Parts: sequence; C-alpha cells; structure tokens
Amino acid sequence: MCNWLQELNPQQRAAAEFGEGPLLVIAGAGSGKTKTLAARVSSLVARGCDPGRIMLLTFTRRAAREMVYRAQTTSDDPEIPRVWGGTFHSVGARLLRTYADTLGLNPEFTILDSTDAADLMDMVRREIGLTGFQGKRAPMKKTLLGIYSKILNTGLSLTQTLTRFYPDIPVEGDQLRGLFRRFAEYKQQRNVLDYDDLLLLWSKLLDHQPLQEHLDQLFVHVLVDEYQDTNHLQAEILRKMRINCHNITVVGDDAQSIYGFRGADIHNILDFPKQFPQTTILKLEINYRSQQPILDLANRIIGCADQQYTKVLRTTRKGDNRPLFVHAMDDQAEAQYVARSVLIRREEGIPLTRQAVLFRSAFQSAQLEVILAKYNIPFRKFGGLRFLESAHIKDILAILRIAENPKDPIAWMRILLLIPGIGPTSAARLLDQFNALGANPACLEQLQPPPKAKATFQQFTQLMAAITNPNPPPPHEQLEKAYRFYAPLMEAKYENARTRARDLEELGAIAQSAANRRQFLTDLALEPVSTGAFNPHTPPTEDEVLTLSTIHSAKGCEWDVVYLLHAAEGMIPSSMSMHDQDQLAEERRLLYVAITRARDSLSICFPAQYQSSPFRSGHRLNQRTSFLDRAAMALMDTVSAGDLLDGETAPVDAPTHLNPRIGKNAMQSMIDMWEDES
DNA sequence: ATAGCAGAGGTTTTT
DNA sequence: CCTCTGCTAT
Ligand SMILES: Nc1ncnc2c1ncn2[C@@H]1O[C@H](COP(=O)(O)OP(=O)(O)OP(=O)(O)O)[C@@H](O)[C@H]1O
Repeated sequence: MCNWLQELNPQQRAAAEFGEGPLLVIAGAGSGKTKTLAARVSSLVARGCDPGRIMLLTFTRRAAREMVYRAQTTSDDPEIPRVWGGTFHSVGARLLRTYADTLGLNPEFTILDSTDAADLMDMVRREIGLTGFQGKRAPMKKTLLGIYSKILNTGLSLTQTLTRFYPDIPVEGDQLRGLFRRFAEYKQQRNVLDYDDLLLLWSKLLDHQPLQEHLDQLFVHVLVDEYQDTNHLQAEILRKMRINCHNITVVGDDAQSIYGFRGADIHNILDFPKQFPQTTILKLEINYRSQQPILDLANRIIGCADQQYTKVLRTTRKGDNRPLFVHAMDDQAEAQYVARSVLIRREEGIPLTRQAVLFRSAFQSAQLEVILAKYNIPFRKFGGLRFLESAHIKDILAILRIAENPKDPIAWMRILLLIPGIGPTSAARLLDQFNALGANPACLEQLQPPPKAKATFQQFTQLMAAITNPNPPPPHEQLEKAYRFYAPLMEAKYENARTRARDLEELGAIAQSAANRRQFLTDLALEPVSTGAFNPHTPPTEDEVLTLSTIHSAKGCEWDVVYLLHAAEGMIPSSMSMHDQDQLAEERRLLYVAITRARDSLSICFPAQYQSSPFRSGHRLNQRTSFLDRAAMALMDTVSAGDLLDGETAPVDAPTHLNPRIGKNAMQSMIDMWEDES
C-alpha cells in the first residue's frame, strides 16, 4: 500500500488519502482515476477501515476484481472480509439475496438476462393480445423491453419516454402500461428478476427505513468508478445509501460518457456537488498513459464538443509518435493491413497482449477475424453477441434454471418446446398443470404429455430428479447430465451440432470453477461471457493473444498499440445515431475514448469502399468520419495501407510457433469437418 | 396440434 | 444474415 501511495502525484495522493465526506474526482482519460481509486481503497483499509464495510461500485465486475485485488495485495489474510465490490447489478443481487425477507422476496430468485426478459415480454404481449396497428406489426420484443427499461432507468414517465425516445411506436401508451404491469406481475409470481429489478428492488429496499439506516451505517465508505455513465436510478440508490453517512467518492470523466443509450445521465456527475453540498472536488491534470501527439488528436476531437468540465490532456510521457491515418482501398485491405502490422509490431518486440483492435460495432471485425485465423494470430474478442445468447447455450442452461427455480417460465418454455411432439399449445397446458401442482419437480410424473412426446418427457423427468435431489452434484456434473439429455435433441435441431457441442464444453469448463448451481447461474447472468471469448483457433490456454474489442468494452483499458477500424461516416458515428444531436455527441465521445486507449501508437483506419458491404448494396464509396476534420487530419500522418501490403503476399512470419496446438487444431478440424454433413 | 417451409422485415453499444 | 410470422400438409 505504501508503494502505491508513493507512485501517486500530489493530487492523486490527496484523493487517496482524503478523509471523510463527499469527494468528486473529475479528470480526463488516462489521468490515473482508476489507479487513484484503488489506492484510496487501499489507504482506507490501511487506516483501519473494515474492508467488509467498503462498497466499491465499478462498471464491470472484472474492473472491480482487479481493483480489489490491487488494493488488497497487502492483506493476504483470509480472515479479513472482502470489499463489497462489483457492478451496481451484482452488488444489488447480493444485497437482495441477503435482505430478501424485508421485501417478501424469495432469496432463491433466478436472474433473467436481457434476451430472457425480452422473451417473457413477448409471452406476456401475446397473452394480453397486444398487436400492432396502423398496418404495422407490433414492436419487436427488444424494443418493448427497451422502453420498459428506459422508463425505470431514467425515471421519466412513460409518456415522456415515448415522445423523447420512441416517437414512432405503433402502440398506445395505455396498451404499454397494461403490458408492463402484467410483465412485472408475472416476474414476481415466478420469482425471477431481470437486470432492472436488481436496481429497482435495491432502491425499494432502501425505502424501508430500518434497512436504510442499517445499510447507511454498515457501509462506512461508498466509492464509484466511471460515475459519468451511471443513470438516474443508480444515482437514486446512492442518494438513499448516503442519507446519514456522507462518505462517498465518485470518480469519472464527463468527456467519456458513452452509455446514454442505457439511460446514463451526465448530470449525475455534473450535479454531484449540488446533491452533496459539502463536496470536495479534485481534478487530476496529468495524463500518464499516452504520448502527446495522441493526446493532441484526442483534445481536438473532444474540443469540438460542448463539454462542461473542460480538460486539456497533457502528458509527462516522452515520445512523439504521431497517430497514423491509414487509407485503405477497401475493408479487405484494411484488415490485411492491420493483421500485417500487428505481426510487424510483434517482431519489434511488442507482444500481442499489448496490442488491440477497436471498432464501433461488433460485426465490424468480421473480415479481420477471418484474416487473423488465416495468419494464425490468436485473438480474443470482447463485446458483441453474447456466448449465452446462442440457442444451444440457453437451452442447456434452461435445464439448470428449472432445477434452481421450477417456476421460471422462460426456462420451461424453452425446454418444453424442445421436446419433439410438444408445441406451443401443449407446452402452455403442461406449464399450467405443473404450476397448479405447486411447481414441485417431484410432481413432474403426474403430468400428461402428448403421446408422441412421452419417451423424451420421461427422460427429462429422470434428469430433473437427478439434479434436484437434496444433495445435488456439483454444477459441472449437472451440466453433463443435462448434456446427455440434450445432445440428441441438439443434433436433430441444428446442422452444426459439432461446433455447438464444443461451446457446451467451454460452458462445462466455466462450470468447473463455480461453487454451486445458483452461483454459477448468477455469475453467468451478471457477467456475460462474449462469444468471441472462444474462437476455434485460439485455445483458452493461449496467453499471448491480440485483443479485439468494441469501444464500449474497451472502456478503462489501455494498450501500447491501438488500431481503430472503419473510421467512416455511418460506422462511427453509427448510421443509427446520426440524426439525433445527443446521440451524435455520444458517438464523438466514443471516438475520444477509442483514441485515448493508446499508449504509444495509434492507427486510425479508413477503407475507401466496402467490398463485402455490411449494408447490402455492393460497392459503395465511403466518406471519412466527419469527426476527423481538417485540423484533426493535420495531427496525423496519412499512409496508404497498400504500402505495407505491396511486395510479398505471404504474411510476415506467420507465428505458428506461438502455439503448436493451433496447428494441431487445424489438423483435427480437417477431419471433423466431414462429420457435420453426411 | 405440430412441423416444415417460404417470405418478409430489421439489423449498435451492455448489465 | 437470421429471426419471426404465416401458411400448408400431416
Ligand atoms: N502517478 C502516476 N505515475 C505513473 N503512472 C501513473 C500514475 N498515475 C497513473 N499512472 C498510469 O497511467 C495509466 C492510466 O491510469 P488509469 O487507468 O488509472 O487512468 P484513468 O483515469 O482511470 O483512465 P480512463 O479515464 O481512460 O479510464 C495507467 O497505466 C497507470 O498505471
């Protein structure tokens, strides 16, 4: 802890050693906010504060883990309770399990991820017979859930939300009210919570005065990282957590607010001093991350935005590497360039681990992924489609979820519809009967499935008996049993059953480290693994990997070398966000975040046209993103991707030697590929 | 009542 | 692309 403090500059140390009362640390990218917050936790513990009475709220659970780890390195003593660290959602889940009784909530609740919640919303929509009008179809389930979520997270009324964010929705406000009401009711009856419930119920918990007082005095310090990306509901929770005790530290950068689509409100951080009148404001002025030319570009980008706390980033780091603007013929050339350049950098001694490729939307890395696979460059992708969202993963998890919470309607529907011979009608009937029997797994045998489904249903009944007994096997064994039931169904249902089976193996590996089934399911829901976390040519054990990430998922991270793909109008800013001023401003901040991830080298790539266009029409000329104006261009060196690509066509030293297993996998895949089709 | 097929429509970012 | 809806044959 002492070395921690020594590494800090005077402003950072002032924040770390700050005593009691509200503290706002507002500072630009790379100024050591996160480092300072970790040091503060460490310092509080050193000053005798019980770690178990510190709450540290971060944006991802990974960030919380790292910070707690860094802050507590001095106390290896397992006797010392751990800091309450995590996202608002995960801490909420933990509090709700602990204090469920107060709310009359069953602590065995299961958590719906957003696709489950959308499915439930759709179920309820059908049930109440809500369809579209004006010749239009009813809004999609995700849109409906989006509206619901927006209302709760922003604290706006339904009408305000509709006019402000969904002016074209083909349903009436009153119809939505009925839908949402039934949706909420349904969740309660079935003992399931969605993401919003984790926050909303935490807030409700604090409306109960004795509990409010209890939590208020239990937590001696509450600290929040990335405060600029919290929403109204989260601010409300903090307010209620800190009515008597005003020890609250929030840290953030208004220029990096990029979660507006989720209700994040910049006013939380801007108005923090108003909410806590005694607030001490500390600013961190020095950037320790990037070379100055990178910051010059960042300053130019953000200088064009109207921001409240103006910060000009300046660094103490030496080096004058100007950012590159890489002009590529098309997206293919762009991907080639990046792959090639990554290898060259690696030859120069920068391991893949210290390099990253960033992009606005997950699909934008598709071509690059193909090329990386060809060049045998191991990578892991963050962001985009979730591992858990693929059908086969949801299917098999549904089995464990039913065991955990036999009332879970979404899990039940999935499984029932999976069984050949059971369609929507019998599924609904069976579910009703089962609930009438008290949703007791022991009563499964009393149900009457359609004759054609009898055999499979029988197997399912036996499976449930095996995993719901009072002494259930560990999660990975439950998963294995579930797999034995599921495998034949999966093979019948999907062409590519083999790839999917491999995913299920990965899931099994994750389950190995889970203490019990509830923990396993909760962790998966609260920290969704992205699909890109596993890819066929990068074994999970490989430790030198290139990072591919959406800008959103790159928040708070840094790499020596950073590439940004697709700096074209319509990509960043995304064409979805170009017509609304607020959204456009957020896209600009997104670019700012991307740029400020780079320590030594930044390359912004621009493909002049799309060969394989993500937007139907074949060849289309692109425009450079409007965020890079002439002044910004003047801060970069423009190069042509072709300069690197001309000459040899073979990759520079394709590093198969990185991991011999990559080669072996390729060999095996040549055999396996024949098994999918007959 | 289910399953299989054809056609249409929507397509960002995450806990 | 891939998901959802509506139609038809069993
Ligand atoms: N006083 C310091 N001396 C040396 N290095 C520092 C100091 N403070 C921070 N750093 C380094 O600067 C880098 C950025 O720090 P950190 O990630 O905490 O910044 P941040 O403000 O949280 O950034 P962002 O807003 O982009 O998330 C890290 O590599 C960190 O180790």
